[in-house]
Amino acid sequence: MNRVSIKDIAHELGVSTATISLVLNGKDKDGRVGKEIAEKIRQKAREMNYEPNNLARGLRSGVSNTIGLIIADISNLFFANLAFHIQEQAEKLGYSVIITNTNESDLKMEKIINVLKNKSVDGFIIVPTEHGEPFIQNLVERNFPLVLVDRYFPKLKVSSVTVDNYNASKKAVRNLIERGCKKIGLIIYNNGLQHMLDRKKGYIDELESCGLYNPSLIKKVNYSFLLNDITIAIDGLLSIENQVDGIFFATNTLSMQGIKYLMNLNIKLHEELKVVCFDKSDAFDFMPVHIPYIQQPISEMGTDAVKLLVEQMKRQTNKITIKELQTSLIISD
Amino acid sequence: MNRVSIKDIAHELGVSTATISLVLNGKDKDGRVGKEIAEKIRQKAREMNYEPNNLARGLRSGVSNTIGLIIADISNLFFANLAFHIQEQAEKLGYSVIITNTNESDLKMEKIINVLKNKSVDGFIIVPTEHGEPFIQNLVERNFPLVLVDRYFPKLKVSSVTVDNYNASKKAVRNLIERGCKKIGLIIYNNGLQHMLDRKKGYIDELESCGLYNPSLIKKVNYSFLLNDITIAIDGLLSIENQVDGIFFATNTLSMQGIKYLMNLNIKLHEELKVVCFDKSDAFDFMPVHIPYIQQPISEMGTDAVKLLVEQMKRQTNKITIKELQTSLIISD
DNA sequence: CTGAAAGCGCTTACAG
DNA sequence: CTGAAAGCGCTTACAG
Repeated sequence: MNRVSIKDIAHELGVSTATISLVLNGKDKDGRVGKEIAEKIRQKAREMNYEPNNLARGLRSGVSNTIGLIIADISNLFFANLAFHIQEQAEKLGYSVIITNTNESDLKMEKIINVLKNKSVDGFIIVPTEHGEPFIQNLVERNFPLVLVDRYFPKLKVSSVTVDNYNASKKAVRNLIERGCKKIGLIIYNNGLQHMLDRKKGYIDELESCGLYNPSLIKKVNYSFLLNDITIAIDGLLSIENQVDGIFFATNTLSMQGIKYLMNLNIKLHEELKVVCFDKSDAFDFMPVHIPYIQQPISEMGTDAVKLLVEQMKRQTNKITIKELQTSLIISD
Repeated sequence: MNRVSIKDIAHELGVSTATISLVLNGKDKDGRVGKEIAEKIRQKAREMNYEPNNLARGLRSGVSNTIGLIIADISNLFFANLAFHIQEQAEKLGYSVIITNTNESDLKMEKIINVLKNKSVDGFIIVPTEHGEPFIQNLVERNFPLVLVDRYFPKLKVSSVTVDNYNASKKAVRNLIERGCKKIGLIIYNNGLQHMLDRKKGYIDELESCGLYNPSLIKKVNYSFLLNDITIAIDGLLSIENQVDGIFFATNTLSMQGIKYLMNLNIKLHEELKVVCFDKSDAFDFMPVHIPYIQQPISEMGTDAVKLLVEQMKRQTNKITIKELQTSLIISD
């Protein structure tokens, strides 16, 4: 169980640790180390089952080749998929990924950042929590390589990869209008995250442009009381005074619970009520009718986030890149 | 951006680094360090925004207080939830969790283990891949703290937390029999993982005990060709020569795709065909009928795995604990 | 009660 | 082409 170190190999071979390090890191080209001795070292290392100690390497070189991914809710399939794509791309570029989960808690995000930034990680990709701005700000001030994804803080000078939430919303609402809806409700989280505000703005602007906007048709849901709030929101939209004929659900968790409740109420989708969702859910495949939804380019989001981060980590650039990807409205698959 | 080290504080305060370390690690009780100086150190550390370098600490002390969690498919909600519970429990016990995803690739699992075990991590919780036994074996030989979860290798002397898959299957099949099924099919993955074999065995034994077993009603699906294979499997079970009246889906991914296909075929669940699934899917809530399913105690699995691992890491024990948790058959929620 | 010093396992100028 | 040595930032016996 005693770990093999570079010193052990050096001792066995009667050669210096410096030479071993050079060879094992592939820096023995350009005539730095003799060919036979390099081969002997590689041979011996394999034989002795040598594995470099990443802590020592990181401590000395200041580089860990590891990306810290901080997501807000790992049990949300959107984020799970995003994590998957980020990992794939990172691996291609030679980086490992450490995934951590804040469960939407600002406190946890702060803790995780503090633990990881102390050299376990060369850079961060973060889906920030609602009140996490100061912690992000802190990383920015320290010049720590960082890319926000999915969510962003408009006031911070930091690279981000998001979708064009404003136009996604407009598209969704436009679809409902085209299908004949006159009274279109919005169900959205009541948090202050910018991407949520963008989605609301898109909804409002699109409706206003046709004179259909009515503020009382916006229903806000508290993330912590999703199951309860969603029924209240829907009941409100369907009530006598409102009687909406269309609903736009602004996130996938809202869609899931909302549609579930609509089915409980025996509302006939399409006929009695038209809906559009943000993100696809697996459950849609089990529905009697097709549910139109806004599709985010998850794979591209992940890939782009990694690319931007790697550029920063390699100090190829200090410039801030704000990437806004376009969504598609999927009517039926 | 220059990081503050213990030396900087020592310099500022005209005190030794040893004293700083003692105080900052809370080892200044039992009269080791004077009260005023301890307070001054804590004060200064806060003031200077000191953050310990985890690499240096880990390198010196040999302890990282971090658990490496290796799961097989992060986009599978079962594993995502498991990861969530593991993280919660670990945090309670003072450990951080690094989540990594093998995407069912043995090669990736090997790589991840090699990267993490070199001191980034004090112990592993692993959902192993199909042919990952040798890599697990290797960790066992090195006495590396380790707990397998969900899946296990019966030949290896290693702690594990799984469910009683055999009896879970029996329960599922028993339910179909009690509901009047005479020809019960099984749809299962064709891999050699023991938990999968256990599920198959339970199915076979339960049917044999009532003289209903028919080997040709077992249909195997290749994980990589899920979408294609599942249609073939179901077509086979529904064909003239078989005409099953019940199907047991042995995993949640099989259930999802299988039921989706059954709906495409316009099969009336319950009336024309009865099914039982392993694990619940969110989609069940959207189905016109209730789908009975085997419920695994995910939270307990996660909690127990962490507890077993922590015992090992603290060297409180060297004994192997094989924990097999019971499942419940949920008829309707 | 406190400090000087060794050492964890590497990498990297530097000297030759 | 190769080695001796410093040093990354800590922790931990040891000495006093």
